[in-house]
Amino acid sequence: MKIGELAKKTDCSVQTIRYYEKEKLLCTAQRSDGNFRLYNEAAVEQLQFIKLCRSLDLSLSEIRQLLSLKSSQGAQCDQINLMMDDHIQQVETRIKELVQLREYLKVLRRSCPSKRTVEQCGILQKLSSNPPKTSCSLK
Amino acid sequence: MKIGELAKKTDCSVQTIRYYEKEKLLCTAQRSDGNFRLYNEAAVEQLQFIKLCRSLDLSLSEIRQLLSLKSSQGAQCDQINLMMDDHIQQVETRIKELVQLREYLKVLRRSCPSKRTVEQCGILQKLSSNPPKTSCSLK
DNA sequence: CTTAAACTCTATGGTAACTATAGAGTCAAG
DNA sequence: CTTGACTCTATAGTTACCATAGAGTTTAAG
Repeated sequence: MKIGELAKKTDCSVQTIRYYEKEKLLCTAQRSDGNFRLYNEAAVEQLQFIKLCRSLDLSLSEIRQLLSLKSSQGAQCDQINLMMDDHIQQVETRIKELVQLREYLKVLRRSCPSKRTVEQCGILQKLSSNPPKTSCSLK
Repeated sequence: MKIGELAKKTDCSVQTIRYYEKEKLLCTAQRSDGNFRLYNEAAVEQLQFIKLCRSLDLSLSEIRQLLSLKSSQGAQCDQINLMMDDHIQQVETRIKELVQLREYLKVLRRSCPSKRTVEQCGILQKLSSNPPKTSCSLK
């Protein structure tokens, strides 16, 4: 199958597929006489695997590692477990940051409950002078 | 004061200050004889305002709007309130996405509780075949 | 057979919000 | 007068793509 069909099957754009090839997430595709990329079912599976990983917010570099481990027979999978633990940690940290951020945003918003002029705007006043009590620094 | 001092006072890198000027978040600085940028206290305050907004995850474009409203005397502040409401919504959506993601990651992780070989790894198995029950698509 | 549409190719530039670097100029102290 | 710290501009890199140009290929219709 050509790249367009693969794209449809995996709900992935054509450019993204070419990009993944360039980034070594997909192996270099065979070419037709006219220099078109040709794919088989294995490519569909590989791409689905990648897409799923991406939906878990794994970076392309993490996915590259996973793919490499995946194909190294007999290897232990503790690196994979570590990567997952680490990734879960990252997500948890980000959630905490965002929850704190949300609370401060709500406080800010409550400081200007009604239509006022810009000079009276509670939000602008707070932003101009009061740093948040709980520092909410983001990554 | 020169750019280095401003950078220290605001805990902002020198390059970032120059970048903000280019992006019209700081007005074009005066220059010394030797072509060095010169700043006053107003610049410190402006930069602190920007930093605080950034810590709230507001985009540079949103901050540009805020700054513009801030300096338009007599204007109503409802646009600011709208922006905040919208921003709070965005943060909330992102939190929901991440919480769902975290749950699926934990499920995944539990599927491989111990050291195994790559072939037996529960995580890889799930990633290779099982799409998550709750679709956790991220922005 | 020809031609037009639909597809594919490579290469390049854009996105956001910076960081890092090179190579040159400025300034204060020793 | 030279050294070191600072500043300048311009450019490239980061991540994970998307968009475009300009060219070639394939397929279907006329």
